Amino acid sequence: MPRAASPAKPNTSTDWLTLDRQLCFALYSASLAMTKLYKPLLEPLGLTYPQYLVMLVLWETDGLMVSQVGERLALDSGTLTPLLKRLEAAGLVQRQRDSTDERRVLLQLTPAGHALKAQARRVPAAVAGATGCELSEITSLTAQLQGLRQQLNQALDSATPSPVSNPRAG
Amino acid sequence: MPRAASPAKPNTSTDWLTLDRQLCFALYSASLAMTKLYKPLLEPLGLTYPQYLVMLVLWETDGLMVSQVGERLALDSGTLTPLLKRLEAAGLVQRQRDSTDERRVLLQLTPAGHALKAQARRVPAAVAGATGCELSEITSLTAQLQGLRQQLNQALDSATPSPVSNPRAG
DNA sequence: GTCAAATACATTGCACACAATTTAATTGCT
DNA sequence: AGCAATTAAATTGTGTGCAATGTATTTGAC
Repeated sequence: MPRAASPAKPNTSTDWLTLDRQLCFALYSASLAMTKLYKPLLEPLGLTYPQYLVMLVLWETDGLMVSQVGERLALDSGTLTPLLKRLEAAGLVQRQRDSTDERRVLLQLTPAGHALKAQARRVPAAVAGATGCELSEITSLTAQLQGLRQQLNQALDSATPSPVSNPRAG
Repeated sequence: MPRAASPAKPNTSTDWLTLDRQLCFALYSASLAMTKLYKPLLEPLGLTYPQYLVMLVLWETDGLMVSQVGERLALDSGTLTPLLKRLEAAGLVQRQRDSTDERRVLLQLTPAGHALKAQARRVPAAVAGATGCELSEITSLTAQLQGLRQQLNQALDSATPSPVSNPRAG
């Protein structure tokens, strides 16, 4: 399994086009490493990492629409539709059209889906242990990253304004 | 489009299986948001985000082997081989077998590949602006994430020891 | 020198991500 | 009621990520 080489010596030059100066790469590689850490922890549950995120959402609030899960995770139907079909095939989730609005697909945990939560309870502690961080550090870093995500989403919103967000545009 | 769900209220319960308490999800979603931010910035350069990372490596050190780029980015040949073929097809990189060791494929920037660096110089500042962070905050967060990545890689190493790393094992 | 092990890369198969498009259902305006 | 605009999912196509396997080359123990 490939491993990112250690960061080079502190770079104080004026060249900003270096890998180790990029916040984006630090994020990207830490996120991929995190996913690899989860893999053996989720394998006994029969879940991939994105599937685990969907289950986290449904364990918090059952009966959501596909688009509501997508909002929560910032994933679109192109990603979620096949993923949810796999969760359904695994017997963890039931997908059915909302009879009051046939456009919607409602997601309900099956008994097996509910039961899996008990198996998942040991996962967060195992991950926390692997980070080698105090709980307070994890909480702090999580909050920083949530703030960064909000900032980035704001920048993305202003770069791609919604069609009705500008009252002067027709 | 439905509005993005607000981050949940600070959770002080004992249930750790909630999305907003997961460092992994904060990382994951911030990383995906970052990739989306880069997309319009890299489109004029004709690069995807992972392709940009490969170019950053080669702009720093030209003439590397595929496996050296893989080490630096923590990506394997299954990811890099097709990606590098696309960079070659785009005329940015040349791939050729090392005549002194025919197993190796050496990567050389073409003149167009070198020239693209000039176009890329404006990218980091645009990204920094979108984060809404001071440079010092970006540097600090980057360092924290590099540290986290190292911790995670250490945990992954000890979970999957190399066949020769443990002298007691057969 | 020989041949098993290791190395470097390529290939295959699966699962995301996401843009763009399509389909079906509902809403809103008149 | 009629019909365009909107909404919710699904579909299609491209590009990653990565495990597992395959292939060619080189190294190393003997």
